[in-house]
Amino acid sequence: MAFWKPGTVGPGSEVERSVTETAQDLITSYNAATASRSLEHQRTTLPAYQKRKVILHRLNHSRVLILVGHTGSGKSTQIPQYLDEAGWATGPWMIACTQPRRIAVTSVAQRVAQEMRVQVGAQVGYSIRFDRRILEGKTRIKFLTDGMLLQEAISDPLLSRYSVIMVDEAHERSVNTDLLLGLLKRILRKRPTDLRIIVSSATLQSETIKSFFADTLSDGAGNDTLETDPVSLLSLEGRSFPVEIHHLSQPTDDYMERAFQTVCDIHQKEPPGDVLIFLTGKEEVNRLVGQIKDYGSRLLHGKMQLNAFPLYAGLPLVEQMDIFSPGQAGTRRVIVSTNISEASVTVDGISYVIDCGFVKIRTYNPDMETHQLVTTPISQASATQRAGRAGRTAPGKVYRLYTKASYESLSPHMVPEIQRSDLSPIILQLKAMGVENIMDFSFLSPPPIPLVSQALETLNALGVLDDQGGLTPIGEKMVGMPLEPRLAKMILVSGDLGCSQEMLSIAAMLSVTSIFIQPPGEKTEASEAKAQWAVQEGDHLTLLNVYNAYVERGKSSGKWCYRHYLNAKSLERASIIRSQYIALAKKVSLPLVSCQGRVEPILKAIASGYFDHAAQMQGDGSFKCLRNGLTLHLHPESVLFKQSPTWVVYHEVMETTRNFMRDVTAIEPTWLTEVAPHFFKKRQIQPRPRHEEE
DNA sequence: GAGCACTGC
Repeated sequence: MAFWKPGTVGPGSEVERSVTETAQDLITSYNAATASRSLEHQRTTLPAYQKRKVILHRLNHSRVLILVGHTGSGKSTQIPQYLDEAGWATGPWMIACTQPRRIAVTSVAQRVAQEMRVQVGAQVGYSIRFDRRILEGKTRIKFLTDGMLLQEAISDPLLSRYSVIMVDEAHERSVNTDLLLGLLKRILRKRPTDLRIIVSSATLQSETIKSFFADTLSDGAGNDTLETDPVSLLSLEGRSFPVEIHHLSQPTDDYMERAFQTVCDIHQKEPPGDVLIFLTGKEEVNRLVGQIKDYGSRLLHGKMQLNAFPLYAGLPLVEQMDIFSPGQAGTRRVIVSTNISEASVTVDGISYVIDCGFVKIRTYNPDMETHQLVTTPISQASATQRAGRAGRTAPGKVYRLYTKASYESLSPHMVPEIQRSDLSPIILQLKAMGVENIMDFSFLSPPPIPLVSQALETLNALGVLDDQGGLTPIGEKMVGMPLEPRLAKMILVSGDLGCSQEMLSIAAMLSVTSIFIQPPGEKTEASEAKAQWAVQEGDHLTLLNVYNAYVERGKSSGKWCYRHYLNAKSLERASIIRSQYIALAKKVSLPLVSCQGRVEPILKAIASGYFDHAAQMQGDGSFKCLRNGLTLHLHPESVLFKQSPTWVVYHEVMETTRNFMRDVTAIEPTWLTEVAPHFFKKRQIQPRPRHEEE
């Protein structure tokens, strides 16, 4: 393996245009096409239409309206139109409607524009990262991700352009939705008369949200212009079909086997209709798809045939699209999916759902400072949501691979994301929005204290927060950047080290997933291809190497990427993200300089961001974390896996079968004390003893 | 020698 030098490129020549269509675009146009019939009729038959007057009336008397609306009620598309028709967007005012996901923002905006017979970007617009279709002064209804509205709050803390803000899908409890609700509660106190909030949520969460808002609004703070109930709750019926629920009579210890048996039973005994199966991960999905295909191939001709499709986020686009193309007549389709089908992707025409009852969730352990990916039982809310996938277009059936008693013992909801995340970026974001002390912020579900204190410690160690918890000069520059604090730190110091161009590329590459692709059956070729990019310094410089080669290719060689087992889509996204970082870097006057192939400045910049993620190799080939003494291992996907670096820094630790360091760079230990003397002086480079191992 | 659910700025 060679050392890094600029322009280290793998072999390859021709330049091809990259594919610009994404699966999301295709799904959006697919939905738009099926939805174009008799718009007016569809609008007036939606459950939301029956409640139009009530909704508008309530909004005149309550500052917060909580809508319990099930799928198919038409709330996301209709309510913004009712508000517009009722005059909530006259003069300078706008109506905002937030969604947790980009795809929902663009498809709902398209649908509403179509119903209003206007162009997207005119009276109806949307705003998501890297794509903004808003006409200032003309756009009245604006759809946006909740993350995007949070960004707007940095420059406009009172969100003063909006008369009504509707937060959709609040029951999903994403970090951004939770932050937004807390922020809106604060804004309501400062805008007592001219702001209305609509929160749409599923049943059980709605009471929590109601009391969350009620306790501020009933304390007499400027609520005299409105009558009686400052927080109002309204239920909208959905328009879905009944779903028959089956539980196991005895618990199973092998849901994979039961899932397979259930598919076979359905195929033999039930009338035509497609099947959706929920499993926990890619590996399980592929295994079951194989089994079902195998079974399907042995079916007699003349009988109904069976075909199986995998569905998970990392699936190549072409294969994901297979699911959305119409199936063959006389064939039952079985979609074997991860949790992506629970809320993110909707597959139409499902009559049977098989639910294994588990989900993989990512959690953060503040004591070890590690991330874990753990398989846990789902919540009752998730079980209901999964079941509902069978009743979207016709009555359906759900087969739960657990007992009725197990269902009843499930917790009503998942632990919200904010209670199991690394809070250090979140604290910075709150600072950007003017929340000085995180303990003063009103959280719908407050994060546990250990998470808060660990995040504050980390930010203090990074030199972002001073000992009083205030922003340092470097912290001021970091605030508002959509970057993890460690990455922001290494970018900011790279200006002085003379390698900001390189660090911006590395940070952009770390912000996207799956740069290297591994098609099934081409494992050897893929790892050989990756080895050609590998450099001895480690994964960060390898990523830089790939990015530079991609730029030299003119950024648009789909075929070239494919031949080198690189993900063209991810590289394209990295390049867009990099230009955003450059714009942000200019705002804080960061000098944009290149180190012209010198490697030491880059490595020192990396060390400055990750110094608290340093580890030393032990005699047995494992590593010991300098900060907390935890035993760590190089991930086999790291380019350093077969090397023997003595000292490394890492991006993060992911605990699966062991504690694996992901994205690792070899360093000189002397750099650590050089870039962070305060940190190592305080700790005297003594690993903190861990009681568990003693 | 592993094998990562999902989303967002």
